Amino acid sequence: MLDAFESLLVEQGERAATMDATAKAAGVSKGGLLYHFGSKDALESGLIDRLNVLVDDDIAAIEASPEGPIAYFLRSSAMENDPLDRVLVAVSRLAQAGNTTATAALRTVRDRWSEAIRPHVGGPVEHDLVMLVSDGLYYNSALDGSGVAGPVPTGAEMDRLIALVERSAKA
Amino acid sequence: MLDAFESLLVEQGERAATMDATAKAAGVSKGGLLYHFGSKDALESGLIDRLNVLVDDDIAAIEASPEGPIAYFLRSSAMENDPLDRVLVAVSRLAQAGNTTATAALRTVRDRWSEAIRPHVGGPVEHDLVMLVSDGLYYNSALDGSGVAGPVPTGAEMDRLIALVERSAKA
DNA sequence: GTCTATATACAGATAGAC
DNA sequence: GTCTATCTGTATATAGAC
Repeated sequence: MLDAFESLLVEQGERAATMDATAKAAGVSKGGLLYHFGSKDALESGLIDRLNVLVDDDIAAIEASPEGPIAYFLRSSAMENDPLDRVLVAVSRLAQAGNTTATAALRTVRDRWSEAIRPHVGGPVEHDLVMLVSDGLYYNSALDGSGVAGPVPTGAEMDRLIALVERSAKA
Repeated sequence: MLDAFESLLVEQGERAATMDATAKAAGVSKGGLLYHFGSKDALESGLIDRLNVLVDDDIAAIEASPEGPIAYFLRSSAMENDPLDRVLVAVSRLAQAGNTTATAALRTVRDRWSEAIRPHVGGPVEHDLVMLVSDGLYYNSALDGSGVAGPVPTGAEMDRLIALVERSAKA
């Protein structure tokens, strides 16, 4: 059911992710859905919980990456269809629609990434640079549901971008 | 009335920006609002028109900026609560909610900025860098439901960030 | 546990008085 | 021009059968 709700949010936007549509996509009735999630708020909270769990794993992966934290972080900011990116986009849709709990959760996530990257850059401005390029990549690759964002660097161009950012920012 | 609609979109999200709420915020009744804007679509179109007018001015300002196009562009990408930033966030909310006209308008705006910056950077990767930092600044600003400054560099830190990006990207 | 049926609230939009 | 009153559709949520 949570998967169905997430998919509707990612692929059709917040307005389409109604209790009715979620129940139908999950193959149950609205009553059945509301037996498990007592309200729409509960459904949204479930998604935010999922986000926090997946971010725990991602933070660990950043620290352990052989390519280095900055390169791993930037590269993973441009991915599009792994579970973390999907739930991140879904929660972003809730935030855009005015859910302040979702907004707060996204802030916390960004803060955690920020702290994970901080020890690996030369200073506060270099830290800003890495975080903003990451946000830009995420915005373009994942938040493109509205068709607004431009193309994201891939392959060799991504490698050169990472090299450029690391040259400018690395500790 | 457009101001009221825009403020509701920026500060409380798309769901809160109803005809009722807009009318109340503008100090008229729903009937009065619908006399001037015959439908919600008309209200949204009015906001998109406002965006296009302000972007015309902004493109001209980028070209003419004494500080340089890159510096001006990055500075204006951060939410400063000026009219362009506000209408941009408002129209983004409409796009996220499924308004395809808003989506097309935003894509055009993005392309215009991209073309305005391209002559002033050293190459494609440097162009990516500037556009991505800009997107990152915008993303963080737009994420903030309240419309007050988000976790983006300001003041002297913004100056240093701009200097860093220009050093890395300038033609 | 999951269903159907229904209650309640609120959205956008229309009609007609003033 | 702006208002109040109202229509219609649709969303969340509840009640109770099976």
